[in-house]
Amino acid sequence: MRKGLLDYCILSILGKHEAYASSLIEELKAAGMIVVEGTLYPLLIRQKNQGLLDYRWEESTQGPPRKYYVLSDKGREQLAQMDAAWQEIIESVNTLKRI
Amino acid sequence: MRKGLLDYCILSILGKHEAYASSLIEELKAAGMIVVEGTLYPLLIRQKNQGLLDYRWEESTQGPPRKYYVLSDKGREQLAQMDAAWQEIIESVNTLKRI
DNA sequence: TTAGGTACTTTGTGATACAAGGTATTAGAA
DNA sequence: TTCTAATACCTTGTATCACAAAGTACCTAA
Repeated sequence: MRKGLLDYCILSILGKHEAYASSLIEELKAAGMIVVEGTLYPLLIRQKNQGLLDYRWEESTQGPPRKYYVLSDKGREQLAQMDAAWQEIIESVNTLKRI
Repeated sequence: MRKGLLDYCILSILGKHEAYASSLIEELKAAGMIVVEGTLYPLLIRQKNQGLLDYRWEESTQGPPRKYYVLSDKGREQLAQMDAAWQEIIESVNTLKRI
């Protein structure tokens, strides 16, 4: 049921701090959202191609280098719009439940 | 972003009163959810095939007969589970926003 | 008897999420 | 040195979902 919400969740996390794929998965899992690698990597690439994200490589002390993603200005705009859209969806469901 | 939420919305409406496709579209639109016929009909057929819905034909005074859908017992169980899942999703997003 | 409105259905397409498998880097053990 | 385990990134194939568009059928009224 959480289909389509992942984009919003990723932007929300990156709106607070930069992160690399594995750390995003950990954070999502901690919040109760299960995501797998095969879902996340293409998603990040899509958002990058849409200009919502930038990234930089950073050496790690525990393995291969990490690709840290950060929100672009366009990504911030998109996140703001999605915040509003999310509230509207909640409101729509509430309305349906009320009628 | 509301992808995957439609199933829940349909069950929610039918949990309150029976309805036929066109009336469901009207009710969803009134709540702020846009859905088109080509989406709704296959969805209703799927839910029917899963045993979540039953239907009965009813004559109309203004055109062809209508297919009124009603929630089955299994559909009520499913709706209850989805109510819980929906709350968890909202909670997950809130958690992500908070961290 | 035909035109317009209402209602149900199907087909083709694009997008998303997942499962499964693959590539590459690093550190530490054999 | 070489091998293994851990970490991290990426790709491919498949199923599902939503939409656009076109199609079928019924009913009433002109």
